[in-house]
Amino acid sequence: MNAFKSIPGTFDILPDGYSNGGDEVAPVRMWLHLEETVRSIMARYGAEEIRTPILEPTELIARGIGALTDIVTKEMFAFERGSTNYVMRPEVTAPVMRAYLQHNLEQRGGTQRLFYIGPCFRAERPQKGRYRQFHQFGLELIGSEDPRADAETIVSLRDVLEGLGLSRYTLRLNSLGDEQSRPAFKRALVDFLTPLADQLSEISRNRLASNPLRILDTKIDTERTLLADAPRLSDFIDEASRDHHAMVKSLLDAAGLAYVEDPFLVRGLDYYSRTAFEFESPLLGAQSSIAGGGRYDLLSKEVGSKQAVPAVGFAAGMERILLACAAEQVAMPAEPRVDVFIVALGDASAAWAFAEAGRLRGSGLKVAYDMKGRSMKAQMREANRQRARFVAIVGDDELVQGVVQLKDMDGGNQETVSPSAIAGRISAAI
RNA sequence: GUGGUCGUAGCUCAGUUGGUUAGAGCGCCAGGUUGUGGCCCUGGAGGUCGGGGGUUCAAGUCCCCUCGAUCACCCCA
Repeated sequence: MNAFKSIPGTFDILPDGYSNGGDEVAPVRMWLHLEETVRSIMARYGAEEIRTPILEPTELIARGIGALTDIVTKEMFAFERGSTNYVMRPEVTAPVMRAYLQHNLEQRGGTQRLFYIGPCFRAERPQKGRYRQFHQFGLELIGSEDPRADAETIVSLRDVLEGLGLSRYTLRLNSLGDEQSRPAFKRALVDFLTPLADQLSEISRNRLASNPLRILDTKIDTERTLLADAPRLSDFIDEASRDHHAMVKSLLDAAGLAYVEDPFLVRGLDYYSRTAFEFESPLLGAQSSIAGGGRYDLLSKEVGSKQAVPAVGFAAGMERILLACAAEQVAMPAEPRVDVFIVALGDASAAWAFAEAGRLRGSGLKVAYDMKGRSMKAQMREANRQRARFVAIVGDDELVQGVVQLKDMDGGNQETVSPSAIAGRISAAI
């Protein structure tokens, strides 16, 4: 039988990094470092972690993200069991909003700052920086329509990137207006593009009917040229949204965060209104967007709330951020060391080593030993490979005398000590 | 879903116009040191050359099919 392999678009995260075709998969300690950075920065913002199920009702996602979006029409891992439709979450904003409404979290008072870290699933064709199971962390600020919520969301994301040591990123910013201004702009855009339809790609032509705003971020040069004379979203934006946007920008200025205004930035999820933003890295190839987000005041009603709940948030792609970390060669956590490796010679010593390892672990030390009954040389090599700080050697003579040879692997010094003294010696040295 | 590129040891790769038992470096295992790691030396294990079919006296090498990987389109984190 042929060995099984991980499903295309998924990958294992191993203790050591490895090459997965074109990409380097970071070692697990780098993933932990990223997660710890997220948790520590989020804590500075008073954000609390929320964990929601992988499986959600399909209808929640379809209503939340938009029934005509690409994610919903062709990228969902969805299935039916009995009378229930399940989907493996393609993003976490709609689930967090679902949890917020389900548990009446507004009753906790104030603005809810909720962050998450976890896997998402989309049935796209895998590519560099794009996977079928991928991982996101994100923040949702629910309950405030204040522009400070928008700015704080963006600034907290900047802090995470900076906390990791990243500096080569750019922030693109736009305002999509409110639920009045967007339809007006949409009509104007359709009116403008319809006479030019024969010059558009087939995809864009189809979008003219289904989702015309998406045509704005086409990458086809000829279409970009056509769009140069198209109506501007900014001309249709209502007064309140315009003020909101101006306020967000001045708050970002105050925070020292540079951005470029991009009137063509339209995000692929329907629930955004007003603020939309995206962080990009120039080092990643085609999948350059490392994080994105915006305000989604319309989502709550879409998923069943009687009254609108203002909210804003971001989602960040962990694989892409780790790719950016590799490209920028940011510092990675050091490889782990064991404090002491017990080299045991002979069966009696091996049994003693097992018990002694337990005692040393009980005092908080990281302890390893050989489990294959190998030669001393092999055990020493193994100790070296695990970067042991000390080696405790025990054979028949030591067993009789009730001592061990304690060797400092960095300095090379070796001394005879009683087992009860091992923990103290090591603690003093590390 | 569409297109380009690529599949030889655990990893990175050599393999000449088809020519005998398919190689190197790293890693792994063991020995050199009957109880001392890293450096060095020696040896070993590990490959149905992605799979199937075809051409040929002969295929890792040429042809066809297929599977997989990858990059890009698209989409988005």
